[in-house]
Amino acid sequence: MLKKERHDFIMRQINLHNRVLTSDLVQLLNVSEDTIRRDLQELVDEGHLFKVHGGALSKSYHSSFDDSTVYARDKKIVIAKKATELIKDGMVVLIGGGTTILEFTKQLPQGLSATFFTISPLVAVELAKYNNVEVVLIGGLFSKNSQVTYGGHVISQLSEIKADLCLMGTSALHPEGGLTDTDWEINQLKKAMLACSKKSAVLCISEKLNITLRLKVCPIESISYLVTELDKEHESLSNYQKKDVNIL
Amino acid sequence: MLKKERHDFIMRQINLHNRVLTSDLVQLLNVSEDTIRRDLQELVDEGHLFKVHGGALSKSYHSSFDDSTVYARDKKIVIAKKATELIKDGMVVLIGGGTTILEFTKQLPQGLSATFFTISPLVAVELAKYNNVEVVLIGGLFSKNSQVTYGGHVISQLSEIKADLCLMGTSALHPEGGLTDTDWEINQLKKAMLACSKKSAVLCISEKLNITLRLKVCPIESISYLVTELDKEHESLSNYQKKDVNIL
DNA sequence: AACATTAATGCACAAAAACGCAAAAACACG
DNA sequence: CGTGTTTTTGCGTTTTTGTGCATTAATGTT
Repeated sequence: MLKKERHDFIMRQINLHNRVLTSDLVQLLNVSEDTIRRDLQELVDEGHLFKVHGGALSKSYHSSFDDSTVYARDKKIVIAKKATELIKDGMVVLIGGGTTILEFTKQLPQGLSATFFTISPLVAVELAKYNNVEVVLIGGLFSKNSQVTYGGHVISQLSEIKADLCLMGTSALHPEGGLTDTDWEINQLKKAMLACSKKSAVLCISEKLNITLRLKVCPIESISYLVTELDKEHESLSNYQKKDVNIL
Repeated sequence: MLKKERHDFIMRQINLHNRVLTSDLVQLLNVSEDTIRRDLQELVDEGHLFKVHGGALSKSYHSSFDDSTVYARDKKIVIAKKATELIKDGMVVLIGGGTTILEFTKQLPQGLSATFFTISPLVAVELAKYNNVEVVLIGGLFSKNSQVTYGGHVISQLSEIKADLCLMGTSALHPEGGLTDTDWEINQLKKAMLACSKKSAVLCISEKLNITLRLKVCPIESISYLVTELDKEHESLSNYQKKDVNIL
């Protein structure tokens, strides 16, 4: 059996059960423990899984109990604060989910009076704390991974909305590749959200810049505002500025 | 079981109930006390929880008193545990909001496979933690007071659902007056929820029994199950028993 | 104060990982 | 084809890690 085949086999097991035991793999693949260990190490180096004593766990498994420690929280707060400038009294805003967006909802000025449509329950709960803000939660199937509603029902309801601004987090942004994502459902969702908004703003920590993922949501030109934690003039933003995106 | 998995299990318990007992974990995980203690110590070192004599507490327990301020929490937990008996694999359940219901979502058995429709974002988020549970969030205007979606849009979507069981908290229950409420919107909502379910269960702490409020939702006969923290045979429940309500 | 429960500590043992080394296989290239 | 190089693999040894047990200390209860 080829190394590559072993690696694939291991990844299948991981995707299936979220875990593998070294000893099991030794039996199943009929090779020595060392080989398995080396395989696992290589898969770790490629960032595909997570090694622990006795075996390995899926990468996503790890994040399951870490909701207290939001990754790169400080940067996200900076972004969130900047983004509040975009919201004016009387606006109708369509807003997504994700940790950055959630941070954003905590940074809004108290007196703000606006209407928010959202697909994220957590965002809805946060926004409801503002007295003069009206919140509409768009219902549908609820995604365990991304913690937002999704599916046909959501899309069809989105099609009935006309918002002034669409605010969303992002998985990846690239000057040429535009806004991209890995999950098909989320991809559809973002497309629909953009389609029903006059303008759009993307909240994006810098490490997600200049990356392209599998599925394309929209070209860079469709984005009105880009909000990062970097300074407006930072060189890594120049490629976006050229494309007529407003940098915040 | 891998160490990491144990840690994860412990953290799930903590996030769910804000506390764990060392002795419980020993039983549940089938390892020695020492191992549990070491696990807890490591989780403390990583800053995930808070160790006390006899077990550990959630870190947020100390800072945010959200959970401890829930009125009559202990009683509600008793009710919630009883109510889980009503849920069987494969069921389609329509579930409301409120603190009692939220407690209920934390008491369900891990393996449960069912579909839940809900009008409460917080309930949706909790239910999404169960792997085999499908969650559909019913969208609409979001109420700041009761933290559920409401309004015409919700009602019209409810009319398209057919559920096996409807589970709701309650403001007041009376043997003659039936289920009553003070808020007109919530009243409409509860009516609609009952209308689309084959059976209905009301979760109700005893002090809300024998009270009638302004607006009537339904007569007592429309309720299939009544779940309180009292013993089945308690005298204050006899008036309900007579009306053919199943007491849990 | 006496007692029971829970923690901490040191120790022993087993399982797993890391490391260095050597054999075998695959590959490169004149 | 043959020779030198790299890659892959397995083995023995040493370290590290995980676990349980016995003993002692601390804590809570009545």
